[in-house]
Amino acid sequence: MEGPRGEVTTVEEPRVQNRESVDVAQSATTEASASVAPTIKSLSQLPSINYLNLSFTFTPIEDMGRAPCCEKVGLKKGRWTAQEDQILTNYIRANGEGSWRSLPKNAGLLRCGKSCRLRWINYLRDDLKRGNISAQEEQTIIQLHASLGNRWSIIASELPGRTDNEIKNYWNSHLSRKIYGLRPPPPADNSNRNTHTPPKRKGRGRTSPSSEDLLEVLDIIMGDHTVDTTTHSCLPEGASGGDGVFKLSEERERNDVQEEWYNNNYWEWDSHQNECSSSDEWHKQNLLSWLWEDDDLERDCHVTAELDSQKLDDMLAWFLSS
DNA sequence: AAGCAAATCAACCGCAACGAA
DNA sequence: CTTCGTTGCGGTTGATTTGCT
Repeated sequence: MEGPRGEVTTVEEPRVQNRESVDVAQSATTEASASVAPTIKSLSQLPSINYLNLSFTFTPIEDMGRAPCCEKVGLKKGRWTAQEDQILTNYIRANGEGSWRSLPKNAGLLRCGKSCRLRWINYLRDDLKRGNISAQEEQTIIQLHASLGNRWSIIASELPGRTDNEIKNYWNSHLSRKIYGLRPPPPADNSNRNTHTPPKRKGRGRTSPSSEDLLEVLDIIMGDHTVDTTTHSCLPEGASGGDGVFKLSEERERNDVQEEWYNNNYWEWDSHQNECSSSDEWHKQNLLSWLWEDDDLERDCHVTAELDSQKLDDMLAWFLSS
């Protein structure tokens, strides 16, 4: 069993018999052999029944006369026991990952393949990082989420040793409250600046918070305020020019950029507002931090923008003016 | 100590993507 | 091209833990 933040502890049978026992009994009663059902029902009424061992006493359902209408009939659900973990771990170490559908049968587990995969991915893998999410990791999650939305698997791929499930839970229990407790959640309509969130699971999306996105913003903020919209896809809505070139000449566009930045950075306010004497100073620090967060972006900017300190100051002055 | 509410997180479910036949 | 099986993803649930009164 896993402790509050991932430490492994001795696993015992669940103190409360949750739905797995009910499901086993019910499904067996209704779907499987009538001769087996009473045995299951009576066993399930005993305290501390070992369901894992119980599985080995069954005649496999597929070996019975009639194929089950649902492959999940008789499968165990709910929390994994240490014994199951051990069986799964031993099997995967011996045979490797994959073939999840056949794995439970081959390993002797009364679980569905999905459940085995999930258990391995989220808990049993050797390369999982245990312990609390660090401040750095939290920052990464927030930034990636601002760029990618609920693409948990992609976000997780940027955090070695962390799983999508873990990050998703952390977001839902910690970060979303932290953020949306500070400012109201973005409106659902088009005024939401996060209009460049990629479509859900279409092809192989980008796997990191693209430096291009941030570079676009920087590109708009600084320089000659001209951006080639044929190569940049996440400009503020309505900013694209028909000729493929966007010229930042209207106040509205700057407001768009500012709004985007606020939407991506307002979480910082809570933790920084006491560290800086003025909001402008905080804005400066955070904007710079935001822009340089990505190494690729920093490299790109130095190569493509030849950014000097004066230009940076001008950029900040312009950005912070209102 | 007891009761309750809120927070946490493991695990399930449905669905879509993908590849093989 | 279609169908089917498998895998992976994201949303959600609910058991358990934690904190408060």
